[in-house]
Parts: sequence; C-alpha cells; structure tokens
Amino acid sequence: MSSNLPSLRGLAALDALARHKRQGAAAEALGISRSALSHRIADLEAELGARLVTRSGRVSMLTDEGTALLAAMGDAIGRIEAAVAPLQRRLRQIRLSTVNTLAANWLLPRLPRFQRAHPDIEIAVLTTQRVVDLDGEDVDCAIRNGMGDWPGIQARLLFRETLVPAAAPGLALGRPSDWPVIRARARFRDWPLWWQQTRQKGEAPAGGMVVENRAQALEAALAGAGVVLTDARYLDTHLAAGRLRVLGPVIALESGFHFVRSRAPRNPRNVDALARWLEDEGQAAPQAGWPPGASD
Amino acid sequence: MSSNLPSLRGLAALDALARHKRQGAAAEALGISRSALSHRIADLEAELGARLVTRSGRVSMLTDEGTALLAAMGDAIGRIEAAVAPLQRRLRQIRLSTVNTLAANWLLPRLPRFQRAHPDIEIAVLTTQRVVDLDGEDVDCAIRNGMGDWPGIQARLLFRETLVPAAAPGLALGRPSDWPVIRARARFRDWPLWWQQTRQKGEAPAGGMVVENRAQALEAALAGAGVVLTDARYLDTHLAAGRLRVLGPVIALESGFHFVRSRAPRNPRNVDALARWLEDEGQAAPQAGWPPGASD
DNA sequence: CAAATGGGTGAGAAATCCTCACCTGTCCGA
DNA sequence: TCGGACAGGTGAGGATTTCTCACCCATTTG
Repeated sequence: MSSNLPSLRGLAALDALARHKRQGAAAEALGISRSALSHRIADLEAELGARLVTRSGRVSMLTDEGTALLAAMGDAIGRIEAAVAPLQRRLRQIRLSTVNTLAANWLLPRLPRFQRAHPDIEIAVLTTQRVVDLDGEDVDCAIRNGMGDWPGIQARLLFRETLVPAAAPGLALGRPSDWPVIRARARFRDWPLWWQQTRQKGEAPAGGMVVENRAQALEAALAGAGVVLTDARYLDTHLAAGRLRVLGPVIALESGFHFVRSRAPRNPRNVDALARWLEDEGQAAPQAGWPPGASD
Repeated sequence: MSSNLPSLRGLAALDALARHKRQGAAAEALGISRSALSHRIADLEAELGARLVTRSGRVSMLTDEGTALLAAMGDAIGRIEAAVAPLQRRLRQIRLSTVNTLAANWLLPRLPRFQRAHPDIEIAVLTTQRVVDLDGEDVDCAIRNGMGDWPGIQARLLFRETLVPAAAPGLALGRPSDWPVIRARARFRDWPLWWQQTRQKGEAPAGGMVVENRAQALEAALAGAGVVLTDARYLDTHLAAGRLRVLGPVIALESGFHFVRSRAPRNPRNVDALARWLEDEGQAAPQAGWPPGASD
C-alpha cells in the first residue's frame, strides 16, 4: 500500500490547536515552543496540500478540511497515547531487587538522596529473600550478596560484607562466650567466623536464639533479645539513635554486595545512573567514626 | 500532559510485522527497505524500553507486550491513514478548469503525453463556460481566454487565438459573401473581424445559423451545417481525418489562451510541471503544414 | 557443506523537528 | 490614535529521526 503516513506530531499539533484555540496554549499542552507548533501546522498543511487552520483575529479556527480530518481520525491519537503509556511509565522506573536487610538498613535510608538528584526516575525496590532470576522476572537490576562470580553476569562490587556484634544498650552482658547470640538460619557460619578471626577464647556460642533471616535477627537484637552479628553498614542509624551498641571489632569478609544488571534493562541509562550512584555510596565511608571497635 | 508520542512509523512497522510475520514482507508492504524496518522496530523497542518482537526460526513473533501494545492501539493507524487518504488523493491530482472547446479540441488530445511523462499526477479537467473564481472554487489552475490582464493574477500566455474558416468537405460553397456562416452567440464579433482583416469584399454575412457557444459551432460545421470560424489549433485532428477543410486564411487575434494558477494550489510543484508542459505544447508548431491557407 | 534466505548493524545522507531570534499584525488602554 | 502587549509567522541553525546501502551473522535447505 505504501500509504505515506503523515507526521503524527503534526496531527497532534492540529488536534491540540483545535482544542485550545490558541497556538500558545496548544504548544504548552504539547510541551513544545509556539514556534514549533506553528511549524508543525504549516508543514502538515504543505504535506497534505490543504489549508487546515485559519486565523480570525486572535483565535485559530480549523477550516472545514481540518475539522473533517480530525473528525475522521477520531481518537486515534488518544488511543496511541494510551497504548504506549504503560510502557512509558514502566520505562521511567527502575526495578531493583534486593534482600530485606540491605533494603531496610542501607538502601532505603539513602534512596531519597538519589530521588532528589533524579526526580524523573522512579525506583521500585523489590525485596525478596531468594535470589531472583534477573532475566526471567521483570527486574532491571539487583544488589546481590556473594563473591561476584555469577556466571554470565557482570557484577560491580559496592562494598565488602563486614561482621560486627551489636546489642541493645540495656542488655546486661558477660564475657563473649556467655553472650546470648542471635543466629540467622542462613548464616550459621558467621559466628564461628567472627570468633576465629577476632581470636576470642573458647568456642563460638552455639546455643541462643535462631531466627529465619538477618532482618529478623536485627529486629530481635533491637528488641533486646540478644547479640546480633551483622554488617557494620546496617548499624549506622541504630547507633546514632542509641538503639544498639557495638560489642566488638568489625571483621571484613571475602564476600560482598554487588550491583548486577539484567541483560536487557528497560532503560539502560537510568540504570547506569543508579549504578554509579550506588558505587559512590558504597565506597563512601560508612559513617563518621567507623569502625567504632577501632577506638575501643 | 507533554506525553512523549512514540514514532508513528515505528508503530506502523510493528503493525505490519504482526500481519506479515516476516520483516521482508512487512517492509515491502510499507514501501521501505528491510533494513529500515529492522531499524524502526529496534528504535521503537529502545524508545519504549521493551522487547516487542522475537524471532523463532524464520518468522518474527510479537512478544506479549508487543501484542498488548497493538491491541491497545486498535485500528488507530488505520484511522489516521483513512482520515488522511482523501487529502492525499486530492494532492496527487491537478484540477484544471477550462472551456469546452479548448478541452475537446486541443487539451484532451495532448494530455495522454503528459500522463505518460508524469504517471503519478492525475489531471482532472473541469470544463465550464463561465470563468471560474480561481480561489473560491477547489481548482488549482485554469486555461483562460483573454488578454492576460486579470487583476492580481499572473497569467502565462500559451498561444494567441486565431480565426480560420472551415467547413465539411461535402458542403457546396459559393463566394465568401454567400457562405452559410455559423455563429456562436458569445462571439458575434469574430466574423466581421475576419472579414475586415482578410479584406473580403462586401459585408460580413450576418444571417445564418446561431448556436450557443464555439463548441456547438464546431459540431454544427462537422455535421455539414455551414462554415465555422474557429481557432486554427482546433482543426488539427479534424483536418487530418478529412472531416473539415480550410476555406481561407488564418488571422491572429490580440487575445490568447493563458495559463493561470490559483493563489494556493494544492501541489505547486505538480502545477509547475503542468504549466511548463503546457507552454511547450502551446509554442510548438500547431501541426505540420500550418497554416494551410498560406499555400492556398 | 554451500547457497539461499532472513534478520541485524554501522555509516552516512536526507528529512524532520525543535529552538532561538526576529518579524508582522491585532487588540487594548491611555 | 498611539504605543505596548500579545499572538502568530519565518529563517537559520543544530539536534534528532529515518532512510538506504553495504556488509555481517544465523538458519534453513538442496
């Protein structure tokens, strides 16, 4: 058929002009300059070989042909806009998947700063426990805990994991070997690791409270249920608010939190911006005075 | 709202691809190269941040998002095409207004040559007796008989009018003053003019047949009703076919046929092409051996 | 396995679109 | 009736879009 399609922008300009009567108002509605609108109309008229608008005094009126054209189009432009809108909304947002603990204690407190710097980007934080399939689910990127050696995935290290024991200030404590430790089911090896690396006497405590995951462990510690072994970066706000205190030195682990991106993120540029910002945040000193164990 | 409209071409490409399954076929349907179609799809996907088509073997399939997008658009593209089609059809054609006689005896016999040279231009010849209002009616140009001094209109002379007497071969004739002349109501001054300029003896015949216009006068002469005084250029085909013979010398008038264009023709370039061609045709020798009276 | 077929890509040219600066014409109050 | 404010039109210039061409890669098929 090879039917030369007219410029959609020109038609949209005509439509807007029909509704707003004035070029100025129509241009503003379309988010373009008055001059651009004038050009659009003129070009459309040349393209279709017909006068479509006339000026009578200050208001622009459509000619019969212009009116007929718009009438024949019906709401075609609106249909297209509506059809495309969901995809465009999705495009403005970045879906970031991560685990609860990191989201609650590190990411979410910092996110407002990113929002202020990029008001046009909306970030949807999806918190899960399991590791999401980056390409299977509708997720643009993730922050994952591990060694960064996932096959086929390029990971950028944000920061290495650390472990530091902390507890509510009111908790009465004896020697480390007597601590009422809180252990997360998935991280049973953390306490022995810390015990060994900090050369504590005796065995790592094996009893105490067991909870499902690290987020719950932190909650339990905040509630005064015992001593939690957690990442130093999660403590910032709690220390500042006096809800927890540090009980020993910080150790660094081999593993770390990495930023990984889906093979085909919806909006790569926005994801890039987020990645850069996350790297900066991760490399910034966690908090003034850290690690507190150093001065102890 | 400032909603970024997507590219209509991209959407049309997606639509065509959905129907034709193959990029090649879709591209051909749209009248663009395969490469262009591929670019269009890729750009649309980048613009909307979503994969819209997948290739499985040899056929391209839409993804769910692509299908949903097309479904949501409905027939919006078709609506736009249909709305624009009448204007585009009108754009391909030139409306030329002229009088019956010229159309039948000079223009129409030559027009096929122009058509062959410009197959994409369609010419609508509107024949009237009255002089049309060039800007009031939907006419792009006209061929007018006169002095070329119409106010506010730029006229290009095609050829000067001529007058030559002719009649059917079978008609028995005496001296000119005895001729059974045919006169058109609007052109009563033609016979005296010819009489005077060719220095015929006596008075110009005032009796004889009177018809409405020159076209009818020529018809009457062809039917053997008498002697018509007509433009030499109208005789070409009739002389060649032996339907008429020339009875006296050709005289040239001050007036002529002019090409005039509407102030805003639908497609100025096509009208230009027609104008140039008409000028060439007008200045070409009317026919080999003209004027025949010269050799008489 | 080679040719044929179909799709993807990069370069570069052409067309489209936008803004800016600057006109012109209209309206309105002093 | 005169200026200023307002509205629209225009041309230059630059960014973006869109096209084709030439080429590459993958799949199918003889």
